[in-house]
Amino acid sequence: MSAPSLRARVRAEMTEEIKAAARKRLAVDGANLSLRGVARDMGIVASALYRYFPSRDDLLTALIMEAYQSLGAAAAAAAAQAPAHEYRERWLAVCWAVRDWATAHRAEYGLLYGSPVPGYDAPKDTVALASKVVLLLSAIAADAVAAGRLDPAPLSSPLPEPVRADLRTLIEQQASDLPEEVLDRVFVGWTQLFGLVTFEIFGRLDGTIEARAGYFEHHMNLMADLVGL
Amino acid sequence: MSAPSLRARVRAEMTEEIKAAARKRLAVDGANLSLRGVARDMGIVASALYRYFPSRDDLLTALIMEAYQSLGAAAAAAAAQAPAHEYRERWLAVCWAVRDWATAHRAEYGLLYGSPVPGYDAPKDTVALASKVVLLLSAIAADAVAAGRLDPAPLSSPLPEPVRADLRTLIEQQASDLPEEVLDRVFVGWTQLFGLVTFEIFGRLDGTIEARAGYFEHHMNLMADLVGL
DNA sequence: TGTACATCAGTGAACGCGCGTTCACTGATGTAC
DNA sequence: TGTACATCAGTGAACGCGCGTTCACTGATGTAC
Repeated sequence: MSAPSLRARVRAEMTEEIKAAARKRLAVDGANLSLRGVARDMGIVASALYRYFPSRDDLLTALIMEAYQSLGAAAAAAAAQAPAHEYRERWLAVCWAVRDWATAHRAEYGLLYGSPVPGYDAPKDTVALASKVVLLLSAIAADAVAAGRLDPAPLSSPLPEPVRADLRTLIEQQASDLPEEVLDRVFVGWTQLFGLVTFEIFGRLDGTIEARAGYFEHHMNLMADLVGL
Repeated sequence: MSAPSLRARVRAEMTEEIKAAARKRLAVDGANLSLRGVARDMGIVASALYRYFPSRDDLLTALIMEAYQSLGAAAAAAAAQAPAHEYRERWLAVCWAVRDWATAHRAEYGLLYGSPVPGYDAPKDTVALASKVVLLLSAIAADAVAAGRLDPAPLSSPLPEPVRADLRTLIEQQASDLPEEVLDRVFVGWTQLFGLVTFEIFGRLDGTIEARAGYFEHHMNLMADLVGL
């Protein structure tokens, strides 16, 4: 394996610089990212970008995939840092990692979780990346179940059969043995997590809840209770 | 009070037609609505729109406000249709009304609850309209409390003081006497409602949960449990 | 080590497009006497 | 009821702009002999 040539190294660096500039531009343009804007910010001519990305959509796709990767990695790292057998702590660590990442990358969060961009549809590859967080949450719950440390409180409403079937399919796809009831509650927690982060990032809590961190912590605790961790 | 002149009536109708065409256009353009596109769809010249709306932003604002109004009215109507003392039923009726409205008005839902439009900030008037649904939910909970029919299960994590203070402020603003703990759970239900609807409308459930209605029903039931209804 | 050629990054002009908005206009509808 | 004038809706041309993308170019970096 030969070391990458100078040209290859410079090319890789340039590609990164373009993506970095584009990420900043997202804050201004939102999802309709302007190539000319990116080039302008870099002090470069717009057509030069075509040496690195064949079209605007390809650049957007790269940003989306990297954002999912970055978010997923942050969540995984946070989970790994918590003590392996403290399941509730691991769960909450993932929740916090998602919120922290979203707070630090607002525009990218909007790209991932905001309204779908009209005229752009995500390539298949993004789907796997996009589900990283919910897989992490499920894995934590599965570990807790296996350790006999998860005990969901019984709820008045039973799982309807069609929903149970959907959940069973997902469980089989993951070759997991999570009870459907547990996965169901993981999904509740997952919805609450992204629902709340979206509210916060998109400004729904403005003028309502100012104690953001405390509010988040508290609600994630309620969800951990509900899941049974 | 004289009857509106023919001209005034035609003008009002035309204004409605423009808004209707613009609403359809939202599905294509997303938040960067094109005036020329609207005009084209109507078989009219773009500059003619300026007789009715002084700028693109004003048209957008009108659409947003009407969408909030429409959603709020649908929710209120659903609540009013349920028996006055069946609090859980009223709560669930509001949830269903939100989901049904969102399903029937996807693009408008995206406009209201998607990523904030870059370069556009909503005028003050929208804020009141935007909180209609959560106010409805709170009112239902308040009625249930007053009737002694709401009994929130104790949860392990107590309400942190700063959050309690935020909630108290909100309660005072509404001249209500809802306990902070109850409003807190109303907010959990509210977050779950919009979190789940957003997931569904923005395609997060694609390839995951196919039994959409059953899933929604079930999760809203879990939330009603959690609130204590 | 030096020369000849191939590769490639970035330039700048150009293309065709769609956009929001302004403006002078025309013809039809409404109002005053 | 009829005439004279004011109001207003819609037209069409024009403005200046920013956009994504193509293309022939130049000069520098890499490769082969």
